[in-house]
Amino acid sequence: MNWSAVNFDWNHTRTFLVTAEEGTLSAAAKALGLTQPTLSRQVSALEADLGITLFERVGQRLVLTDSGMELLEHARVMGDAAMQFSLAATGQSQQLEGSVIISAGELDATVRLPKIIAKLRREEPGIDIEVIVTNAASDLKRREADIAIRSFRPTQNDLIAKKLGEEVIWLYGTKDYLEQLPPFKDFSELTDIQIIAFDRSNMVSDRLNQQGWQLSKHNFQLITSFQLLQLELCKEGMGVIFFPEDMGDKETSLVRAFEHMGPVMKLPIWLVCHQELRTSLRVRRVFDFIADEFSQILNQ
Amino acid sequence: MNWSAVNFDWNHTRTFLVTAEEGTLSAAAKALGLTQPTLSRQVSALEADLGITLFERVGQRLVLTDSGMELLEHARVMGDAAMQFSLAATGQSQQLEGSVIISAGELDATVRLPKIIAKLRREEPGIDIEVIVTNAASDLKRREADIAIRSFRPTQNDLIAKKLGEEVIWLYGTKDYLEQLPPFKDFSELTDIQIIAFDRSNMVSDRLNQQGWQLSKHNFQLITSFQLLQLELCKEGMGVIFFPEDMGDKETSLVRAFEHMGPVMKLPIWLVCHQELRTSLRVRRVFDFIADEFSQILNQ
DNA sequence: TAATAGGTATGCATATTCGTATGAATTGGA
DNA sequence: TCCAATTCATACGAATATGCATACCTATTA
Repeated sequence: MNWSAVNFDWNHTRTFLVTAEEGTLSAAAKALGLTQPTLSRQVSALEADLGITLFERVGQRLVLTDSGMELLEHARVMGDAAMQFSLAATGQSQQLEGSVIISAGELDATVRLPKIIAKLRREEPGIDIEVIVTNAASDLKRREADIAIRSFRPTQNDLIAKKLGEEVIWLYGTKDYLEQLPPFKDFSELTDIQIIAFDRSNMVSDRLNQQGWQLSKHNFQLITSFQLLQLELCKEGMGVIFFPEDMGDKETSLVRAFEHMGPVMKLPIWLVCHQELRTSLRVRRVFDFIADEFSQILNQ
Repeated sequence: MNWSAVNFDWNHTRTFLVTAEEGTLSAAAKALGLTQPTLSRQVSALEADLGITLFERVGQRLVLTDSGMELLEHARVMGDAAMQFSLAATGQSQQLEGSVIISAGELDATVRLPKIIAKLRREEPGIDIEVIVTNAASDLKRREADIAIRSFRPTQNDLIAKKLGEEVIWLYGTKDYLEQLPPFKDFSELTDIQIIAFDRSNMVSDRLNQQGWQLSKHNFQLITSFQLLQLELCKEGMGVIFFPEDMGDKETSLVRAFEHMGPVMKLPIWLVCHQELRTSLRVRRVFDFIADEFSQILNQ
């Protein structure tokens, strides 16, 4: 086998990739845990190696040349392969020590996870836990997280998912707010109710309208995807929120709205992890632990 | 974007790949132009990084562990991407200086190429030429060569090929050898002729038998894929050889056999190069140059 | 216009990595 | 059984890459 084609500094390609994606050397340096001068020199070295100008130094910014654009495509492929390699390596690791990254939404992160993590840390002090709190689904393939807690079943088939149970969702509001609503026999009469919602998509209103509501934009005048703010706004009597049963019932200032009509919806809770990581002792330990604890909470 | 997954030493992965493929650290070191102790340390560092034992040190040999096997698959993907990157980089290079690797068979390398290369070197002293002499078709995709001279049209569609012309092939032998053959009216009577052939495949005999010959194993008692040896054996009167017209006619000790029957076959000559390299000034220069000179030789 | 913020390139001391030399262990063959 | 040839691991001086401090440039803002 002739290896001359791979006999160049792969780290320089890595630097090129991250620099091109991040846009600046400084940002890339931060991402890679190196310094800007180092990356500056590495990019220069790569350019000298290849005999190609990758970046045009225009003003304060580096702009990819056409050649750079072309090569970036290949560097991306290499980067993806590197991620796969890293992922597989983590999966192959049979060491219980090390870190596990968990992705969760705000509510899970602030309410349900703390006790679980505390208990896990007591049982497995060798496992470091990093929690990424985000509404967006972290990319498990890029190992932004090792384990994710999600309310939908992932579609990618290289992910393994376990359904932990179902969250019962009610509408919650302050007693005062709910009492000042006009009496009604049917949801369709609640034309003035304020629902503090996640975003401007019609998903929520469509769903409720199917159940007999008649909601329009006027019912969604407070929007935030930050659920803890939703909660506080609700406590201030600004409207009702969707909230899981187990958490909402603990909020003494809130009560279930329209309890006699039953819960407004149920959301599944999935624990997801990359298939490659199934073989990792450490990730598996955390995965199983969270699954157990979560199930206990949901089915108590 | 989270780059933590790519933030490891890619060169160590490269070392792992080459070491695993080559089998030993020493061989890998030679292939990479590094030393064995360096690779030894890099592999150890990678193992420490990943927390995985990649190789089992059994005796003097490194044997891949199961985890290593698993990871090797991913490393290969990364290596392939690296080759593509390197290939594209060479193609993007707009420098005329640098090296070009030409793959050719022995005959072309010893007879036709020297003058072409000499002329090219005079015109383009900045271009270094490396010639790989081999019967096997070099893998252009792995950049074992940039340009190859072949007698068949390549099938891969990411290669570009130019037909330079056709080689007229005659059987040649010494006058003495040919005269001692029994007189014949038809090729089928030449049951005792010795043909010095390339290999034990039936390709040649099948082809000639289609033309009326009746050849069997007895007619191929001297086998060598080294054509210059074929030539020398032929000069010694050991049999006849297939030889291109332009070269054979210059051999004063040889004559065309059965000239009245016409040439025994015609072989196309293709000049091949990877598509990515089409954009390289340097490779293109050499490609066009060889194409011109070769055509002149063949069509003179 | 001047000040600030954010970016890249360069000089220098330092840390890391590499190559040479060497040793230990194993294999293969005389 | 012994010797030669490989192969991997380790010690130490040398080469290389890195980080810090800094200079310099550009765009934005007061």
